[in-house]
Amino acid sequence: MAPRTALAPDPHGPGGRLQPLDDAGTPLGPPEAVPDLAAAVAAREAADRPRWVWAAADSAYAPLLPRLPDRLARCHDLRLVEPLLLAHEGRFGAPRSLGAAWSRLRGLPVPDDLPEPGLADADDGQDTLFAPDRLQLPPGADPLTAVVAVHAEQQRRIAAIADPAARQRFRLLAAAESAGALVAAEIAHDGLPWRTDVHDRLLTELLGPRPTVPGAQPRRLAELAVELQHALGAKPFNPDSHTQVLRAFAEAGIQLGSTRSWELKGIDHPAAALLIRYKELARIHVAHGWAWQDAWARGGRFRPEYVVGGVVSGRWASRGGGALQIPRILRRAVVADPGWLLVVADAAQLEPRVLAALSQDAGLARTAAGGDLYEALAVTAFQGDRDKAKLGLLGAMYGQTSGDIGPLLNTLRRRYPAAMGYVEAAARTGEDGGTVASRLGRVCPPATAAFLDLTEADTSGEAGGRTARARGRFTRNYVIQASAADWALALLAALRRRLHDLPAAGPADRPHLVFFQHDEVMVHTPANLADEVAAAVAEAAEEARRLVFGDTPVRFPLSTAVVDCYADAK
DNA sequence: TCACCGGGCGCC
DNA sequence: AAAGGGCGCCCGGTGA
Repeated sequence: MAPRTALAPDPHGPGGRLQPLDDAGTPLGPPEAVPDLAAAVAAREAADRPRWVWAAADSAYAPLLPRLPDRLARCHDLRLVEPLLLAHEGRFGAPRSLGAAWSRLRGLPVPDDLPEPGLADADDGQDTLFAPDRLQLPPGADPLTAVVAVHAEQQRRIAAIADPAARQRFRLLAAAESAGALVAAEIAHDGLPWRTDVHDRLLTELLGPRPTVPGAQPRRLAELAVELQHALGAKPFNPDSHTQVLRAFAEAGIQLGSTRSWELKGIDHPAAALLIRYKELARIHVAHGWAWQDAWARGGRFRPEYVVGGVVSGRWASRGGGALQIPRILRRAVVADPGWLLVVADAAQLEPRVLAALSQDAGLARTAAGGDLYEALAVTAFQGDRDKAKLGLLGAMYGQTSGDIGPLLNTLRRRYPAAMGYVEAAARTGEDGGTVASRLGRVCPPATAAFLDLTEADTSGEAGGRTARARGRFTRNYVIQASAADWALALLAALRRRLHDLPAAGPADRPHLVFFQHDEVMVHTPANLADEVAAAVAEAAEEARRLVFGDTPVRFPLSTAVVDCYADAK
């Protein structure tokens, strides 16, 4: 039996080709053409559970999902592993498609990556069956041959990482990133349960009835615009226009530096509160209102389009739909199907815990061994003032220097020298033009060429110094955010495997992931399995801790809720 | 008319 | 005095 199997779908039609591989990527047999790729994949999955090797999940896995009887356990996604390797090798930004990797391997001219498809592409009426081939292979190149060759090369490059521990962590990174590709495709396929009737009711309560003319302003927004105008004694103006708002306030004798809500909150005038409310409601209307519902939440499911590895830190991004920015108030619309429940789990205070584990600061690790890290920190170092403890630690992780934070940072530096030294070293590396990496080896992008050209005289000047400090804040935060993303990906992979292994009557009755947001996961599960799912999440978090951080006293507790409705989770 | 930019704010 | 990291999305405004 083959530990790995390369897979390449035919560009047209349901067939494809397969080839068994060993773990180094060496073929164990000849390529095999199959007329029904889904059936052939399902049969081999049942027999062997190989790690599937493909160019990219969106072209190789997503089209199979509707025709597969069950999920695939493992994959190696060349399109995701390639940029991880390139960055690790100091070649950040090189094209990452299968064709680009293949061309590099063959010494051919390397094609640029195609631009990411945007909303416009999804909306232009094109049949997705005829979407352009995104593999970027040179004419005449055989996709399966390229998949096999590029995979063997990636395995060789991973094996070439000199430090055994770093190599092992990078293997984990590649596996976790690839598991993310499976999860993202499956969430897009299954969708997050979304009650459009509840969403409608919320929108109507907030905005007034749905306008009958598409694009018309909802009643409540129109009313607020008029109330705002009257409160200022102004002529009609557009509250969506920054400049018009500033002018209207100025004419009423209120000088604003901006229209930001935090500035408005300090203005003692009825117009300020009206504008804040207008902006809140307008935001919901334009970003997650009726138009969004029509486009993204039809048929009782919201299908987010995640972009795995879309953020340099390894966080996921989303493409259209705003999956990672759903306003809290709309969580009311996320309701489990009848007989099902939602298990919602989020990692509590993930980033400071990651800092404690990364820096191996014994003192900070002690505060992170129990429940509320900020409370423990406050008791130890801030006379019980939890707000100060939280502010100080966040400031340390983000590189904040403004406000009254200096004394807090000094306290932290005194009490937790290893932790503070860790982030400050990362910041210095960035200020000096260097790169930093996550725990598992995701390397941050280099500074821009313009930055690297700055001389020491430049960076000790005002503008250059600002640029250098901005770069320092980025690398300072990167080591934490990216290592937190490592942990979250490992959690996701471990949880997905556990869910797959839970006993279920059939694939349709199996608990499945429906949402992922940086440090939070949601599983839609038959009600009778909810407790087992909650236990699986906790076990997955513990597994992720062990895999990513090894022997650390730091714990990564989850706050887990079993609910009917997302809004009740916390 | 279109592409791009920055403001502003949603989420972490 | 000000100097908080990462995104996506929509808007108005601007310049080609």
